[in-house]
Amino acid sequence: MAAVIIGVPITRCRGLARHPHPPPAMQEKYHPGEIEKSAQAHWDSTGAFRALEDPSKPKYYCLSMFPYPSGKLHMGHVRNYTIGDVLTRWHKMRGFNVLQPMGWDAFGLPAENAAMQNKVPPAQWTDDNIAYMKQQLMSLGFGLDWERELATCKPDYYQWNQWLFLRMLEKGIAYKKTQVVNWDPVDQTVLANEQVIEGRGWRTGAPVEKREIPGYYLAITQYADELLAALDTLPGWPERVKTMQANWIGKSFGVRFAFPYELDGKAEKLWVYTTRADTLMGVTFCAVAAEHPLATRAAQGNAALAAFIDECKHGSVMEADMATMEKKGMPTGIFVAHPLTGEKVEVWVGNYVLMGYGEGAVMAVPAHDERDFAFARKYGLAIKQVIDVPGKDYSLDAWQEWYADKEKGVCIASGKYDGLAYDAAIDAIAADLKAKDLGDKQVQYRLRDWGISRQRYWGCPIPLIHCDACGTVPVPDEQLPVVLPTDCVPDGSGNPLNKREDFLACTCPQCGKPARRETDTMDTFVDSSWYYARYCSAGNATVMVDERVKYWMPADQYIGGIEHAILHLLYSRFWTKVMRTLGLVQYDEPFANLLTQGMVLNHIFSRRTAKGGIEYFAPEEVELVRDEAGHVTGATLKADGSAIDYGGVGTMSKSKRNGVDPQSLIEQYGADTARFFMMFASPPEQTLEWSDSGVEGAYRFMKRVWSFGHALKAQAATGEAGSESTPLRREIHLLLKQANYDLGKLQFNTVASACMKMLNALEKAPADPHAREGFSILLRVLSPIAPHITHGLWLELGFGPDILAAPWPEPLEAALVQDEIELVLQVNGKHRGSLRVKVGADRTAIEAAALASEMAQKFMEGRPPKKVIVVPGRLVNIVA
RNA sequence: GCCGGGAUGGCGGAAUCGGUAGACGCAGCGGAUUCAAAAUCCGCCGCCGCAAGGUGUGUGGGUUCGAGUCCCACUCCCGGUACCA
Repeated sequence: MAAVIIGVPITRCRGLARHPHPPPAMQEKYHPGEIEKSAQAHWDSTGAFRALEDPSKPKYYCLSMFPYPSGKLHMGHVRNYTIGDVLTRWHKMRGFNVLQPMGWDAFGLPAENAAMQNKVPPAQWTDDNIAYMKQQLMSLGFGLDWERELATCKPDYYQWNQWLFLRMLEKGIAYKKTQVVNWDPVDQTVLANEQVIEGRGWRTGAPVEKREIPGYYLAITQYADELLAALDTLPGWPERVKTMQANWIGKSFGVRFAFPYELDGKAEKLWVYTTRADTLMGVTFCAVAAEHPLATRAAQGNAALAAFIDECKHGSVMEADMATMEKKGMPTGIFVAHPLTGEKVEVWVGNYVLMGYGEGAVMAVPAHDERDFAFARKYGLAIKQVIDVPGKDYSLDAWQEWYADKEKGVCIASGKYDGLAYDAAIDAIAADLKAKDLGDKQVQYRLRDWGISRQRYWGCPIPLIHCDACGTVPVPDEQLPVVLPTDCVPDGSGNPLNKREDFLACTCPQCGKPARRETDTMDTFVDSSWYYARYCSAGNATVMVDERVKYWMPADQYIGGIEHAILHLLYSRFWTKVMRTLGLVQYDEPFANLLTQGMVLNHIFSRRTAKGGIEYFAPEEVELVRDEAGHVTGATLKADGSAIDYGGVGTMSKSKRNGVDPQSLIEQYGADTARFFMMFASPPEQTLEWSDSGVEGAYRFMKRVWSFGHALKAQAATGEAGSESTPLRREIHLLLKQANYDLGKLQFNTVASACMKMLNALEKAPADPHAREGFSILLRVLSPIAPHITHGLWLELGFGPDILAAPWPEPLEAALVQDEIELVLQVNGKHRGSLRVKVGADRTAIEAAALASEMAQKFMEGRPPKKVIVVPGRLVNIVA
């Protein structure tokens, strides 16, 4: 594996010496550079994080989402990988056999954009970025097993994408159909959704068109039900992620049925699907997509309709745009028959109906669907109320929520179905449709099959060959991998592979005649759908995954951004199930526990370009303009003072130029400070708005830890502490208890804060007989977050040879006992003071003490107590 | 639009089961040290008020002895929305 990775070589010292890099005599001042280099050399030479399968130990597979090699690490990476490293080190100290690997999600669009800008092949740009970022990861001291490193742009990885794709083709899981894409008519190229800005191409400013082209799909819908049901087997996943996935899969129970019609003398059926068959008697029109055959047929000899259909083909294909655009339509002049009444219903073409979704046609019930209501009002179409909720008045003036209510309504004006409620109405109507052979109940999913074809160069080639005689033919296994040439430089005018004769030319595996290679590449989500399993089979050139997967998978903890809550995580779950179907793995789900970290946000500044495109500015290039309340209202460019647009805060990204490079942080303060600050700043699941201040505080803390250690070493001769507990000891153990509780909740910010509190306590009682014990606890609790400084101090103070091998501390109950506690005193629910009582005091004693207290007397103002509430160990509330 | 989440001092955040709101830090202010500065150390620090006290967790209602926490209705912000990763 290492042979294909262009990265910083790791120097491996093969000696058996325990400390090949002994730190120099302890410095009084904190020098993170030396301390960190020495600790990292120690982990490297001892192979501390080299993971080997060891069935005798409980395993812990700690997996972080691998980065896209965009050039430099950003704060989101530092946050993500620090969380992973804290968990890795914490579990290691608790006796687990831990694997924490790292790799590179190395195919993708930004490499092509960089290539266009710098005229450097994406391969070279990517390799350079990987080398730089790898060195950054190493300088942060993450406990990674670099011998399992992988990069998805290398053939020894992506050949298995190709191999599995061919297996899916054999199983009917992969198949071909048309897809709708964004087309830039000027650059003559397919645009990603991200490259479409307000309906225009980002580089050319030209209005984007929709275009239908062939593509390959993976039948994720075959697994829809299992993907949904298995969410219940994932208690270690956040509820919000499971909810989002369930809604995305969108299982619905409805009715698929047809409107019969006759056209050109032939009997035809217009199929639709609805979850509101109970409103079928309220249908006043139907709407079909612009690409629907019925629309195409109607447009023949109808110039106005043809023009409208053409207009529908402009604009982006994004769901958000489709849902918010103005709904437009035009009648086709074709009528279909209502399946139950035989009444004539006109078919319209609607710009909001999508060919790719369901049947590409919908029934319209304006009275009980908000969108149909607006559409009918706009075009003066009939609105027929067929659901009534007792006590509510129906009006055509404006849409009311209750018009779509499924719970309380009953059918009216629906003939034999009058009086039936939702479920009963659907049962009856579905039965009648079935009897007429015009439809039946059907379970449907919102989830669509996964289109994996990309008309782009920098991706995994789809292993197919096009032969004039034999059609599309799979590349035989023995000819894999289909290797992507690494020297192309895209220029924005389409896939450069189409101009590469040496790539294109091949012979048909079936007939042996000259043929052409497929030039589409795979969606990069394919690459990221199984990399975590490949880590476990690192270096195996003969199979996709081997026996070692059984030991490590599923991952015990997966950590990554919340932005991947649906697509990446769902595709990975799907890929896992396909691999299981093919007998490659035994587990059903890849990730036992999931931590979705919040995104790191920063301000976004932009400006329109003359062409109509958009350019972004980095925060350091601009000056903020604030209003009186201190809120940011705009910005000016530092360079020339010109006004630019303030776009609020948003996720740090290369394309928006609002990323913060952690490099200067590391150089100025050291890795421990950077790591500690990231953990301290906020809880992992919350979004984090970037701010430079606060880092100083983390650095000050490191310096204080160091000097306390230095002072403690000097007075180490004070002898061992007795068993007698002191207030310091009680406080340290109390904080330890809290820290351990918070670690279990993955709430690292309060663990960091507990460490600070421990040091505050120690500094106030440096001569306490338990100071050494207290400091040893502090070092161990702090070590997963700030591993270098704690490693160094552990050695300096002679606590042991390696803090990583030290046992994780547990609070001693004996240290926690006390004989008096303080209760809060309230009168009528308001805080009025406090009360000291003996630990074992009973309710009556507490009540009596409370009533007798001066503050209670004052605020009761002579009224007799109506009630006294005692919350044991907490408070007394006198209601007077 | 739809789906998911969030909102607490000047700032990041804490508050485990409905029980002292603002732990721990940042910034700020005052002091010590210093020729001076940096660094370091000590103290103050939600808002109104001289104080007693009042008030306060995005907005408006509600439940409760007691609500940041539970319920209802909203506002704004963030993520996703299937070709950014």
